Amino acid sequence: MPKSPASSVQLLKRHATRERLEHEILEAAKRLFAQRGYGGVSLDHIAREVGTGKQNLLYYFSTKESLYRRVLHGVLDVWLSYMATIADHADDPELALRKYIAGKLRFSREHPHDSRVYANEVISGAPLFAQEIKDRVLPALQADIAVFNRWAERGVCRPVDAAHLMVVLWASTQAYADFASQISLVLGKPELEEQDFAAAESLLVDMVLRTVLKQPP
Amino acid sequence: MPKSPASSVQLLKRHATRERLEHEILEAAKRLFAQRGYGGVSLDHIAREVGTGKQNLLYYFSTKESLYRRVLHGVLDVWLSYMATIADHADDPELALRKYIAGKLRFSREHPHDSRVYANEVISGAPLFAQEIKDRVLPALQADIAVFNRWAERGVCRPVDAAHLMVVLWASTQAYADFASQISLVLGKPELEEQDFAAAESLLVDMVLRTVLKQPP
DNA sequence: AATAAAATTTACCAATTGGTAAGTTCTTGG
DNA sequence: CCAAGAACTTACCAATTGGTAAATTTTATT
Repeated sequence: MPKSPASSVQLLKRHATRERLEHEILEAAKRLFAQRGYGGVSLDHIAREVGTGKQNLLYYFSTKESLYRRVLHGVLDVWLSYMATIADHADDPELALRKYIAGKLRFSREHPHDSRVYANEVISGAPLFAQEIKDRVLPALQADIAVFNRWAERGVCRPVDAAHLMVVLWASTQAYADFASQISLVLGKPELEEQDFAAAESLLVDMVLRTVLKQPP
Repeated sequence: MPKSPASSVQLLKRHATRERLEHEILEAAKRLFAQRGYGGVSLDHIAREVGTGKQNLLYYFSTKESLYRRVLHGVLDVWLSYMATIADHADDPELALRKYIAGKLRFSREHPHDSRVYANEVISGAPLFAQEIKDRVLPALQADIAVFNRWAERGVCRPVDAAHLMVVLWASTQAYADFASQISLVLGKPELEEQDFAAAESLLVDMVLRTVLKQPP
C-alpha cells in the first residue's frame, strides 16, 4: 500500500531528475543513431556517452528498439513543428514558399542530428517507421500539395507538379543537414556557416518562385 | 618452382569464376550496406547471402573494412561515370543541364543501392572516404561549377550561385534513390516507376532552366 | 595418377552484442 | 531513525561479432 498520495514537491523533483537523464539518453542516442544508424550503435556505447552503465540505460528503456522508437518519435515531432507553414499562408504563395523554405533550412541548421536519423530510417526503407510516416508526415505533405493544386486551379500560380516540387524542396533543404560534410567540402570550408544557409535559401527561393509564380519578382 | 607459365585457358576460367564470386560478394555487400549501413551488417550476413561461409568471404576480402572500401570504390566509379557531362557541353548551357539532370536521375533509377551506400557514408561524415571524395568527386564538381561561372562571365546565363545550384541538383536527383520509399508513399504507389522519374526530370529541368537561362524556353 | 595450388570448410578465439536477475545504494515520506 | 520505493550496479547469459589457424576438398598441370 502506498505511503502517501505522492503529490509533493519532492516527487516532482525526483521526477524531474529522472526526466533529465532520460532526455540525456535520448539526445546521445539520437547523435549516435544519426551518425551510424540503428545497427551501428550499441547500448553500451550510448550508456557510456551519458556516463552510466548499459544496465541502467535498460532501466530507462527496456529494449534497444523501444529507445530507437522514442528517438524517432521525437525527431518527427521536431520535424513537423518546423514544416507546417504552407497551409498556414494559403492565400499568399510567395510568402508561404519563402517561409516554408526558410523553416526547413532552419530545421536542417538547428537539428542536423534529427534530420540524419530521419534520413537513415528512410534510406533503409523505414522498417520501423512506415506507419508513423503514413500517419503524420503524409497528411502534412498532402495538405501542402493540395494547396499548390488549389493555387493552380485559381490561376494564382503556374500549374506545377506539386508532389515533385515538394520532393525537390524537401531533398534540397534536407541535404544541408544530411550531406553537410560534403557540401562544406565543396564550399571549401571546415563546416557550414550561417551565410551558406542564407545563400542556399536565396537560391532555392529564387528557383521556386521562378518556377511557380506567373510573374516572378 | 611453378609448374607452368600459367597462360592457359583453364587458368583464365578459374580466374573468371573467382572474379564472379568476388563480384557476387561485392553486390550483396553493396545491397546490405545500402540498407543498414556499415555497422549494421555482419560478414556472416553477407556470406549467407551469396551462399558461402563467413570464412570463405574472409578469404576473398581479408577484413570487413577492406570489403567496404572496395564497395565504396565501385560505387564512386559508377557515380562518376554518370555525372561527367556538364563540362562536356561547355558551349551549350541548356543541353548540358538537360543531360546532367537526366544522367543523375538515370543513376538514381539504375543504381539505387550505389546511391544509398554513398549517402550513408556521407551522412556519417565520410569517415573512411573523405580522401577519395576529395580526390575524385570534388574535382568533378568544381569543374562543373567553373563552367557555370564562365557562362555567367560571358553573359550566356544569369549569374547564379553555382555551388549551391549543384547542391540542389545533386540532392534532388539523389533523393529519388535514397528516399524512394518515402517519395513513393507521397505519390501513393508501391514503388517509383519510369514516369515518375520522367516527371521529376521535367520539373527539375524546368526549374533549373528558368533559374539559369536569360531567356528560358 | 601425382601434385601443387587454389578454394572452401571446420574448429577455434576473445570481445561484444542485447538482455535478465539479483543485489545494493540513494532518496524520501513518515 | 526507518521502511519503501526508486535509481543504479554487479553478476550473469547465450548469441553474435570480426578474425586466425589449420585442415580438407576441388581444380588444373604434368
